[in-house]
Amino acid sequence: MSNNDKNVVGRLRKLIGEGRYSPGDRLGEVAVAEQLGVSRTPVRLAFRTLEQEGLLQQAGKRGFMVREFTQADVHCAVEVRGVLEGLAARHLAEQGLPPDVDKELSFWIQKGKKLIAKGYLVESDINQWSELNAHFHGIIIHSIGSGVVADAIARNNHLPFAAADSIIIDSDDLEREFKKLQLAQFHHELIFQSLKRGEGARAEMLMREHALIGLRYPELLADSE
Amino acid sequence: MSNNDKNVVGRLRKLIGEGRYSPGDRLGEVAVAEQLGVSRTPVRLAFRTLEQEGLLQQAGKRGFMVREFTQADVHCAVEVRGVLEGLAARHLAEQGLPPDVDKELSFWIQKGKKLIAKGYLVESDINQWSELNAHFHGIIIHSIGSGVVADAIARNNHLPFAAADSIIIDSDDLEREFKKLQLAQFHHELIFQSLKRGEGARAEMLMREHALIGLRYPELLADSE
DNA sequence: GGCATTTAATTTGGATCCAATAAAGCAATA
DNA sequence: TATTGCTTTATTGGATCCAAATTAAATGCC
Repeated sequence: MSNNDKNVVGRLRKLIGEGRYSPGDRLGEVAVAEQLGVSRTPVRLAFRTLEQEGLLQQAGKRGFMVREFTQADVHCAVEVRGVLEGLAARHLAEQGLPPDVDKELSFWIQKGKKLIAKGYLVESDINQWSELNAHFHGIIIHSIGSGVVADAIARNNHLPFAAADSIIIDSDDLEREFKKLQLAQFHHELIFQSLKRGEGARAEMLMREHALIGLRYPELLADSE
Repeated sequence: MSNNDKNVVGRLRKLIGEGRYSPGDRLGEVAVAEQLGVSRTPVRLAFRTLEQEGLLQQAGKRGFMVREFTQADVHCAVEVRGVLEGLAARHLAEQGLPPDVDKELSFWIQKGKKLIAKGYLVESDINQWSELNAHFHGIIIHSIGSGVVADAIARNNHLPFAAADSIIIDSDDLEREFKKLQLAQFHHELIFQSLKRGEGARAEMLMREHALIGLRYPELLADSE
């Protein structure tokens, strides 16, 4: 909530995400507090937040440890995002796309179209895609009447590998990444089309499939070379 | 984590659930601490947990307030549980029902069958149903390879109206409740059947429909009298 | 009399202190 | 030598203190 507090949570999240603390590592309050240069109090608060987020778990009867994630966990987290974003998309399609939402989505679709149009990818495109992708997904999940779904997605996204922009991993092989983004962009356009036409079931299924793009597509795209 | 800490979270959850603190109420740390007879520290820790759970939200730049939930929020929370439990059911069907899980589910199905068999409901049946229902759902979501889905469901269930056993509301009209539980039991049996047969899509859809039982069924059951 | 600026009070965040509890180490006995 | 019980140590939880920040109030100026 305060700057420092949020920073402690954020910094720990980053450190865990970077693998600075390995899974199974016991995190002592004093040790972490010293490493971060703060007192125990903000660390204790942060630990509770991170426990709720699922990054830490109780280590026996005392203290916390970095949670270990299996490949199955990664897969499930991506699918969880898929069904939740699918739910949001279906709702939006069923209740009808408001004009302003239509306009906003259209804007980011166009941005994506331009990005892909030139037929290849440069380093700086990655951030641009990340931005437009976040906007596209964010608009959809925030345009339904309730924040509950968006909250559930946000909580799931705390798992670093589950977030929507974890599509981009391999910034070395920009050629394969281009194919992936080309498909992702087309997914966006299909979803947008179904939203406009009120095709709830189709929007849901497309969104669910779209979530798998970082998970199931790389092998196929590699084969097709 | 500690007794007292957990108690503070639990007690606050209960107080909020009971409407003891109204939506929009600002919760001051000192005030709550005095009311609960503890110091500010455990209250501060609890606030962070409850914020993550979605029961509290930041009030301006200072403090927390009880979050307000609209009817749309309630509906969405139930649907979120539906899609998540549906995901779990599909996974379980797709990966095949292990013998021990089959046995356990069968046991609780039988319990439900007996409960319904006598054709009416008595007060004490409610707790029994609550128990077997919790077991049935718990087994399914914990039998897939990963805890991520179960965690997401657990977090969603922190919203008091979203939990799976919020089916029972009206313990006065036991007749209508009986009809509801009769249907719920049949849902369970259908889901069990589809799980055993590996019918993933069907299991998923049945589970999603099953989640709506507390939401969409009462009006129809009232009409059919 | 209204608005703005400064001041006071309330509240939260961070640090530290003390107590309770769990883990680890050590010793003694079987 | 192994196991059990006790003592010591480390770590966490709760309370309190102090500082910082935000909100409310009051006073002064236009």
